[in-house]
Parts: sequence; structure tokens; C-alpha cells
Amino acid sequence: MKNQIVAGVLYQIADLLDLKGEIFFKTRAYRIAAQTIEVLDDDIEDLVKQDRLKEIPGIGEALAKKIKELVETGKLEYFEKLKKEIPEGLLKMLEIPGLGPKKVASIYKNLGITTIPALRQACKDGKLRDLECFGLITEQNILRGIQMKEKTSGRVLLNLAYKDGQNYFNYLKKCDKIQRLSLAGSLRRYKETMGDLDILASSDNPEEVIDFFIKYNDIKQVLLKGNTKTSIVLNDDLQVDLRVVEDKSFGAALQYLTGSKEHNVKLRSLAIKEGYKLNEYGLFDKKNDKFVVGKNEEEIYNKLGLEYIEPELRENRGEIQAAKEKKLPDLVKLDDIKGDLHVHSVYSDGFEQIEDIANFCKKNGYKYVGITDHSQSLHIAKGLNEDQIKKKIKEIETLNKNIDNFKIFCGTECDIKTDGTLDYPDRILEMFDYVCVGIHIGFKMDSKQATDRYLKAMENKHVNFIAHPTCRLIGHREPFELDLEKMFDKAKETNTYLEINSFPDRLDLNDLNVKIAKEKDVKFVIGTDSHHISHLAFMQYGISTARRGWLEKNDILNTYSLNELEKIFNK
DNA sequence: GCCGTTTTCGGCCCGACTGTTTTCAGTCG
Repeated sequence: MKNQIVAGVLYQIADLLDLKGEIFFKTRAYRIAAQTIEVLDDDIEDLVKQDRLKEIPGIGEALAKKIKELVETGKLEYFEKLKKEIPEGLLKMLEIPGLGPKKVASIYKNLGITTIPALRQACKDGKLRDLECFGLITEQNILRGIQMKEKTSGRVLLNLAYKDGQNYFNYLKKCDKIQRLSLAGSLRRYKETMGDLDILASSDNPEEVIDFFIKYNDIKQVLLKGNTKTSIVLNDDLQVDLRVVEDKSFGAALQYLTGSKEHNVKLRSLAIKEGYKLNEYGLFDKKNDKFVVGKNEEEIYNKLGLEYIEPELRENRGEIQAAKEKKLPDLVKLDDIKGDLHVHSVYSDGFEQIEDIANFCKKNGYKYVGITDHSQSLHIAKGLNEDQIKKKIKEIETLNKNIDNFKIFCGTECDIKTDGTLDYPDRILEMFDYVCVGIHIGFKMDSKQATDRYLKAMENKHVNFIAHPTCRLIGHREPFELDLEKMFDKAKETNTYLEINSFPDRLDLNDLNVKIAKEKDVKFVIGTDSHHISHLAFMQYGISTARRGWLEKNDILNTYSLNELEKIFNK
């Protein structure tokens, strides 16, 4: 049983216990354990076999027993019992913003409501307002929450949030009452999706800043407005929160607002151990409540004996320990990228001529670009046959003669057929400068079939890297249930690079899998999968995923110089 | 439910804002 599945069960138990009204600290214990297992290097099955579960911090007698039962039998009696006791629909109701376990439990207990449609009807009928702690406004808030959840599935993709965030940021820069300003929250950590945006400002006139903030012209609704904090909803339904603090607290507030929540809990515990108290106003001496530092994030981390931790790493995935030991990675930067190796042209389903793509890339500082059009059997994407490939190679040769200090590679994104063989024979694969392979049809496979399909493809000596390995589309298609351990081992063995696909709804491999693969010494390519010149800018999201996966420059093929790259391709 | 060099019991990160409860619980980050 996979770590993720065990973690998933523990998260659900935590929610169910919340609904039952269990004490906060008990449910938190389940969530902490789930989170730890989710990012564990070791396979949970091995730990059970070796009887080592209790070595994991946050797992004691009771949890170890439950995890053992779950892993060994595939079932957990305690969990099954809870599910019988509490209707599953209540878990869905917890996802509605503004509804927590107490309110959901009250709605269930008093009105017997177990589904979101029934809840909506009850709100419309005014049945909730008579319950204790509920009122007319609560009903309206729940209705709005349901609507928002349905419209956006609760999460917005990184590129949309980034655009909204940048626009708001640029507007706020015009407010002369603001001293310092920063985006915060999951956007600053570059999470792949987010529920809302957080912005932080420092000022001596918080009320005026808040007034300026809510005068932004793209606002649909003001949700709340306090003295130091306000929340609005943009016209595209994304919620934006602003917090205003004194400038001496800016670093502490930025640290706090950037999160993640789990990182902050860990950091605050560390602060207590070191004799401090940490909140959004600063780091304080625990004994006399005296302000120690708070103006900058760096000084807070340093005071706690840590190296500065980049926002992308703040997920409680071992970064605090690494910062203590001064072993944080030197994260790759956008500037390190020398070229894009996953780009489509008019030869297949791209919109631009190779020459235009190359000129744009060169102008933007790249040293090379690889044009990877689709292969012959992918008719819907105008996959190339042998004659078209020859024509394309010839065109690229001519272009390369006329362009200095830049090289165009002729690659392919060759389909992996359902049996794991490739869409071109070796004789044709040899014609390309390099070969990227991917899956675009035949998605219905079980875990073993999908894994074997890739393993076989990697055996082909012409294959350089695998495009969007899990084939997920965020919000639309679940990732393949691959045996990633086998995949990563084979990638290492065959020297196959794995792509971090930068398209915002792919980001595939994702941050967590990147980190796990890196620990197995796998190497990566960051590609944009561009079909249009504007897509080339998606590179920044691939980079942020790489950074969230702890990657350094040397882990990534397309940070290498043209010379180094040619040597690798010619091997 | 976890954890421990003051504790095997009694702690567990901390604060803002809302709505409705006239003194605070619930939710969120």
C-alpha cells in the first residue's frame, strides 16, 4: 500500500473525528501523522515489516497499531466504523468555505442534512437560522460558499492566480501610504493551485491602505473589512486577503502569511524551544515579551539558528531540519535555463513557424531550442510522417546556418503505444537530435500496464526523456497510478530524464514526486510543451515546481550549456 | 493521539474577524 493512500485514510479519519466533536489535539495528531507519511522517504510497507513505525515522529502506540492493520489487511476497522457512524456527505460539506466541523455537525444533528444539495435547499428555506450560532447571514454565506465551490472546484490554477496577483500588486504600488508590499501565501510559495491570494503591506495608516485596497476596479464583493485585515472577491471569483502591519513587523508578518501552515507550526514550536514566541508581529522573548526581531524574514530564521528558507521549500518537508544543518539546496533559478526542449511548431499542432520560435527564444536569452512535434499515429495533432520529418530536418539545418550563437535541435515527442513500443522505428528515431516520448492515447490502464508501458519505452536507447510522466490534467484527469519507484529506478538505470512539464494544468511531475525522484538521483528536463509563443513563458511555473522539489541547477538538463548538451545527445 | 533532562499528566502555535452568544464560539490562515 502506498504512503499516499495511508495518508489519505488518516486525513479522512481526522475530518470524521472533527465532525464527531473530538478534541482538536487528537484530530491534529492524525493530520500531522498523515502529512509526515505523505512525504516520507521510506516506503510505509517496509516500515511496517521492519516494525519501525514508531520511529516516525508523531506516530505513537495507537497510530502505529492502526497503520499496521491498514497496511497488512488493506482495511482499518476503526475507519470503517467511523464511516458508518458519520455520513460521507458531511466530509464534502466541510469543503464549503465558512463551514467547519462544528457547524456541519450541528446541521446534521438538528436537521438531518447529509448532502450539499439538501443543505442548499435548507438555506433557501430559511431552516438554518433558528439553530444555535446560526443566523440569516450565516445562511447567505453558506449559499455563497456552495456557489463558489461549484464554480471553481475551490481551487484556481497557478498562472491565473499569478496574473491576478501581479495586477493587484501593481495597483497597490500606487498607494503612497504603503511602505513595503509583498505577495504572500501559496502564491509566494508557487503552489500549483490555490484557494485564495494573500497580500501583505506595511504602513502607519492601515485604514487608508485598506480603503485604497477595496477601491480596486476588479472587485465583485467585499467579504470583510477590519482595522488591519480585509478580504474581497475579484470578478473572476478569486478571493484576495490583505493584511496591514507596522513596518517593524513586516518580516514576521510575511513569514506568517507565506506559510505553509505546517511550516509555521513547526517554526513556532522551534521558537518556543529556543526561548522565544513567534507571531505575525515578531519574534519575542518568551520571558518578558520583549520584541527581538521582525523587520525581515532572514533575521527571524537566523535568530532561530536556521539558514534563510526560500518560500517554495516551506511545506514542512524537512526544510527546517536542513536549514539547521545548513544543508538547504541551492535552488535552480529561471536564469539558469539555457533553452526549452519541448516546443511544438506548425509541423504538428503548434501555431508558429520554427524560425519565429527560434528568434523569440534567442531574443529572450536562450542558447538553444528543441522542436518536438508529434509522431505519425497522433493524427489529431498532425503527427509527422517520414517525409515531413526529412523536410523539417532540412529546414532546421538551413535555419541553423543563418543564426549565430544559437542552435535549433530537431526533436520529436514520439508516442508510446499501448504495448510500450514507440510510434517510430529505430531507423527514424536515429534521424532526430534527441527523442522525447509521451502518452497521448490509451489512458485506460491499470497501474501495472501503465508502468510497464513506460519501463519498456525507457529501454529504447534513443529515448532521452519522458514528457509529462503521469499525464494528469489538474481538475480534469487523474494521474496514472504508476509504480513511481520502479519508474525512477529505471530512469536512473537507463539515464532517461523525466520532464517537469510547465503547462499550468499539468505541472507534471509534481513537486512531491520531483523531490522523491531527486532522492533517487534521477535527472530532469523542464519543458513548456508550448504550442504558441506565449506559452514559452510557462517556464517559470516549471521552475517553481522544480524549486518546490528541491532541485538545483545540475539536476536539470536544460541548464547545461549548448556544448554540454550536444555531447549528451551525441552519446 | 503524541510527547517528555523541571512533567507519565497536562500540555499541545497564535491571532483576526464575524456573527450573534451581552462575553464568546467558530472559522480561517
